[in-house]
Amino acid sequence: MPPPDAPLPFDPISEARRNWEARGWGAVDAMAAATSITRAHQILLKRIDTTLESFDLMFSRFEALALLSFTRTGTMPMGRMGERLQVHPTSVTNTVDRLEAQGLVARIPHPTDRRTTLVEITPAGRTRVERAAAALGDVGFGLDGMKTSDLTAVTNSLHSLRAAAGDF
Amino acid sequence: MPPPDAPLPFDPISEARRNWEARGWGAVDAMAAATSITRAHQILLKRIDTTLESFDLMFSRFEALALLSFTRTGTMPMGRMGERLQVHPTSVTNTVDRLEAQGLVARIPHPTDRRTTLVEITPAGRTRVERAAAALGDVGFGLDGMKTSDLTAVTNSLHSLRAAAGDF
DNA sequence: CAAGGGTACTAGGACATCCGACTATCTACC
DNA sequence: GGTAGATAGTCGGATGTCCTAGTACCCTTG
Repeated sequence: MPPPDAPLPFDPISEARRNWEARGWGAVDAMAAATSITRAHQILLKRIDTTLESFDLMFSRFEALALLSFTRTGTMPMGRMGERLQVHPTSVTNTVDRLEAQGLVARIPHPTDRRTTLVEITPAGRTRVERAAAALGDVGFGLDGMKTSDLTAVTNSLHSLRAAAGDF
Repeated sequence: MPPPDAPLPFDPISEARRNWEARGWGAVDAMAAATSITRAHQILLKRIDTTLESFDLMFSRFEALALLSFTRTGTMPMGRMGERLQVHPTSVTNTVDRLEAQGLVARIPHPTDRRTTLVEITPAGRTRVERAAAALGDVGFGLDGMKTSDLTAVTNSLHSLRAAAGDF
């Protein structure tokens, strides 16, 4: 049974909402929003990763590479990367391990703090991220099905969630 | 180094937007929306899973259990679960394996089609999902930081994405 | 009624994420 | 100074998701 491609004859989230209400399970609007976000994330990630496939990257590694490319020195401490990308330190270790194996970044020692490891983007990394970014732009980040007004609505609405979560 | 809790002095997504524009990387609005969705999903999932921790569940297993509890017979074929939950068939296998090991569901043979495996929610499963749902409702599905208007805005805006993706 | 194509599930492997624990190093304070 | 506490990164393990391939079974078709 390959990935189910046939569309359902109904919206599964609307259906979930009905069932939820029938059970009196509360927080129905939040449930619908949470489920929508979960599904949107899944759709997006799949499209993005498919686009990045030809560059031997996945979204997380692309993000790390892009972040490094934005720095003036082309370097950043591991921990700082985790803060910016908002992922766990061990995820950074994993991501950098793979990027390093691909020759797209290199670990270099910090000049004064021997605890710290700096990650430096290589020339190959720069080329790769540049091309991958262009490809992502071409497919509108997998969000082609949405109007610009919907894009900004989503971004703005989620701003408060991120703020409430203490992101910034 | 525990999970970084200290908020950043700026919004990392706004920062990414600036960098993106400076590079002329295009699809800036889509990038911001995609990144917002990714981060929102991460925040949500963590809160939800934390809430479900005391029930020995994670979101994916909770969803499967809830889906089964909504059926009249308390059973559903594996493949149908995958369609409804919109996950890959192998993910269903994994989820059902764990739920079965926990005694919350049982695999039973399909009465006429021997290819098909029916999953049946057990009494323990019903009790568990009922309590877990109440707990999730109490914490507003991890979306407490959002106004109702924002919740519906997100759900409505993502509706078109899901439709365009062929979900329904 | 036998063969071929389609359907249902599972096995094995790749990624990514998190958590807890451990090592190495820096820093502050007595 | 020397020791305790904080900080940086990694290791091992658990979850979850996807993909490809393989097995078992159903069903249509000649």
